[in-house]
Amino acid sequence: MAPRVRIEDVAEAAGVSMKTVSRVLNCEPNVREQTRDRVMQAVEALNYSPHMFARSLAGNRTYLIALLYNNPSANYMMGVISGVLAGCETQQYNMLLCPAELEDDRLLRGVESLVARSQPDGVILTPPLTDSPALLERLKQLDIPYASISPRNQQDCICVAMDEPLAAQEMVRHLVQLGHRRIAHIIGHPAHGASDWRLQGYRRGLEEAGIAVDPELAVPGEFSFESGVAAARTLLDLPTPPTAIFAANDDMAAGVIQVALQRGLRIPQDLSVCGFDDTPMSEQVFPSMTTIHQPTDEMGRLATIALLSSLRHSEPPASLRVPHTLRLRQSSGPVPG
Amino acid sequence: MAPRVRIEDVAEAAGVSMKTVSRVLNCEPNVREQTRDRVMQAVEALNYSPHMFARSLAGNRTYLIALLYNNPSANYMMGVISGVLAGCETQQYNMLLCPAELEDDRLLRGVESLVARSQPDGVILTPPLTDSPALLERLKQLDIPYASISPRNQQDCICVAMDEPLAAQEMVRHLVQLGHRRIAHIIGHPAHGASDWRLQGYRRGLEEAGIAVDPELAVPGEFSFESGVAAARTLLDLPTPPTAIFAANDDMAAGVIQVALQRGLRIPQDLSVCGFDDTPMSEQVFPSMTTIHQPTDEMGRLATIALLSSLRHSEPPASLRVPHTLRLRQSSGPVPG
DNA sequence: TTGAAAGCGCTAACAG
DNA sequence: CTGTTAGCGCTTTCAA
Repeated sequence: MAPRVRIEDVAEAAGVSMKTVSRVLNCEPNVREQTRDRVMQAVEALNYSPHMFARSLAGNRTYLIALLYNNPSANYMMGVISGVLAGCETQQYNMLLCPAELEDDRLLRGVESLVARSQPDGVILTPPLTDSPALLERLKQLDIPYASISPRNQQDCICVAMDEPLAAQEMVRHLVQLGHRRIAHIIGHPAHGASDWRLQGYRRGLEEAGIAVDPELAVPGEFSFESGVAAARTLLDLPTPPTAIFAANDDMAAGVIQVALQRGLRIPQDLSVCGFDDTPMSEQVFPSMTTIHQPTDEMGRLATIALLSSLRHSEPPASLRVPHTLRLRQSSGPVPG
Repeated sequence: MAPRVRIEDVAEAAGVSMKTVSRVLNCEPNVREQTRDRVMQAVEALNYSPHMFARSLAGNRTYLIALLYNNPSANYMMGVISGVLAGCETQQYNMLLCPAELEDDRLLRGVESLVARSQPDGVILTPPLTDSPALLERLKQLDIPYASISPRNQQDCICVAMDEPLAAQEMVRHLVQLGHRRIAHIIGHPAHGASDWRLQGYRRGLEEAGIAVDPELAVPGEFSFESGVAAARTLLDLPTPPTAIFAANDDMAAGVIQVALQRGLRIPQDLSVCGFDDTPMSEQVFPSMTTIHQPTDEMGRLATIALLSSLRHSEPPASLRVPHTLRLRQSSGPVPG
């Protein structure tokens, strides 16, 4: 293996000092344009890339950000991961993946050992960790900047989120346009802010259409397939069952579809079913599912970029918004009769 | 923030030199039992954990392994990732996640930039990257050890795999026991070794039952839902259609189910359908899918442990085997009539 | 079996 | 605008 090209070699090749090369590489000011060019040429010529660890050791930064998660959805996480990696790449940062426990004590212990071992320069939080007051407080104590994806509280923090209430509202609007008036909602897991937002959007959608909100049509769920199955049974056993069921995520909607088909209901002729998230599964079930697409990778990317730029420039925290998309598929149709 | 506890502090507390602490921490020989204990006590007392970057810089190892992947299945990847993380934890290693291109040139460029930037001590390969001769050769040139998950060639390398032919054969056996004789197979993507193994197991299963292999019943697919849809149409349009379809993965099986239901076929009364992988989706479709469970996390964990221990002790490469499990669910049943 | 000294490759602080 | 010097926290060498 060829010996490593060091900053000294570049300095020599460019006829400047080590420190000047360092300045150029770190985009520090006070370097003449011409000198900068000369250095960059040497960097290219020697195909130099800085030794991350030496850099970290000397500079007291790690060039590492940690992605903390406790989320059972592989698709959601892989989306976010791709985005975070994309965001890191531009800035020569690396990502550390950190599964975390939900329970406060263990969560904090996990974070502490992460910090002891790897000292990340920043952290990206995904739901529901975004909403653990204990965690947020500890990160502040440790003076570790963080960016959150879809946190419940979007004030005074770096975060990226969709307009979830609006998205849910649009879904209801879609059902109303199909003629539905008896529209049910299966609420998500109570620990997730998304559950509240989607419920809120559901209610707004009904109000907007002048439909009274019937409390027995909004039933609790937990984002799991099984909870969707249970909720579907409750709803379909009602004296006057709904003609459309809007579940707060795709997994629960899949549960609804399963129960409906088992009972011999045709979808969407007898019952319309909608989900939320646009998981790959939502296209693969029969009938394919009307749902809302969430740009998870873009959210990861933006959160990372916002975090990294706040590390550099310590800007005021900003709350970013990403667009949702309604995916109309086969599981929603005109109201029966 | 409290100042970092350094190896010097531990040394002082234990009344030994820095180097002795280092010896203990790195499990080097030639330390008296009693000294070792004293050092460990000091480590505990001060809650010391070594500074990874300083260690890397001085020791010329990074304590990093890279997980290289090009696999569209989020569930598969999250399983492997969990396992690799679990394997890393025991040894104080960190994992770097590296999405890679499939095409040779770009794949190699990606690896080279990874190495230039992060110098991982080792690499974990997932299908189909496991089977890129160019990649394997380059890793050898760069003298970077690697472990493969389910590689096509399992000779003379560190690898972990299931007995895929056997698993597929058992699935066919299951269908034969249900009375099926006209059993079709949808083959996986040609670039994946798994496609060959599963096809092979399918054939063995038929031979074992004394059923002649009808070539028109083994149709090509690409592991995608859409390819499953296409293959299902081909098979169900046959003059004498199969009574059971065994797809080489769950996504394609989902495609089969969709086509069958659209044509008014009942599953499993009119047609049995089986998949492979046991994705979460396989439980959530209607009817829930008979499939084969692959312990992806365990595979990731074992590959990591094997890789790390080969780094330490340079043992001869070993090929590890993990067990599969048949998950019998609702999509397979007795042959019609 | 243990310790002292010399770096690993880089950046920070300060001096020019 | 640029260079010099002194570490960052650890492991390696070599000496005791």
